[in-house]
Amino acid sequence: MSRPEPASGTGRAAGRSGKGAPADAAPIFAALGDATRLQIVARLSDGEPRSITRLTDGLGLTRQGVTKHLRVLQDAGLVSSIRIGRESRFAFAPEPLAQARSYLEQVSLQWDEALGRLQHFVETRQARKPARQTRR
Amino acid sequence: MSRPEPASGTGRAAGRSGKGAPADAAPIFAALGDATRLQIVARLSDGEPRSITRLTDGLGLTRQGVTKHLRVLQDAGLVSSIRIGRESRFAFAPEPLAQARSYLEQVSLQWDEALGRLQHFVETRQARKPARQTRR
DNA sequence: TGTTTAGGCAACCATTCGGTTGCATTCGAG
DNA sequence: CTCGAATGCAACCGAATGGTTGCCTAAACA
Repeated sequence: MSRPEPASGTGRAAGRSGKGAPADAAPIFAALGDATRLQIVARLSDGEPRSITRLTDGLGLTRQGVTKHLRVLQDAGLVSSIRIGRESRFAFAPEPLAQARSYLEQVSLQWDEALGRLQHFVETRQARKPARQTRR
Repeated sequence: MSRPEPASGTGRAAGRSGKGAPADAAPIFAALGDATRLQIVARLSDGEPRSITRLTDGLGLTRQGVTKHLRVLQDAGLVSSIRIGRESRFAFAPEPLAQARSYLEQVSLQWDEALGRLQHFVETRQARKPARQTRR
């Protein structure tokens, strides 16, 4: 893992390589792809770090269960933890989310452009030449 | 100007009902949480629908494997399919992506607000009274 | 009509996932 | 020093995943 970069405390995320890579985002989405985890992230996004037992409260599962989810989020870089005395506090880490956002934006953008081209095509093809369908 | 539009046939997503709910987005993220699926989505986002065998090309797995991934994407509402003759074409469906985007945006927003409040707090606490730590 | 070509269905497999329970450890407060 | 709160670690489980192979159906096309 070399240099985890900025990241606070125990933020041992998967080595990002700076660029807005493609499959690089998959692990992040995977981490977000669970209702419980999504809840945890949502709660932590209020800026206040929380201990495991505190996070366990609302959700209806064991402390250990929550611990596992936290580990997943941590591996995805979405949260970081630091030990304070006998408890370990987990805090939200925004960078991966930004990355995920930018990825989705890219895809959406490509789609919009495609739509634009299609529309232009439709509007332009009035009585022109057969205009070969790109079929294949 | 991405008018989603009901689009084509077999779009049997998991009945979403309008609201930008919370755990509602989990299935979408889960569907995106796989490198292969992400590739497929990326390819289809160019607007051109493709057949299964065509999609199978680049990825290094069996046609059946791809079929399974497509089913997952379809159940998440990210793609729709229509049968044309003997082949079934899969097309990208943008609505769920938009939903996922809005969800991420919400979280980011909440985070930013929290940051703002924190900063304000830090800047204001100059020599004031002890300023109770919001601790717990 | 016979042969490709594109898919669908089902069974099978190893791995990962989401959760639990039980037990050992550590730090803080008395 | 002792007890309780907050965790960590490990083993165990059933269900879901990601993939594969084999076999069968339905169009296209000569």
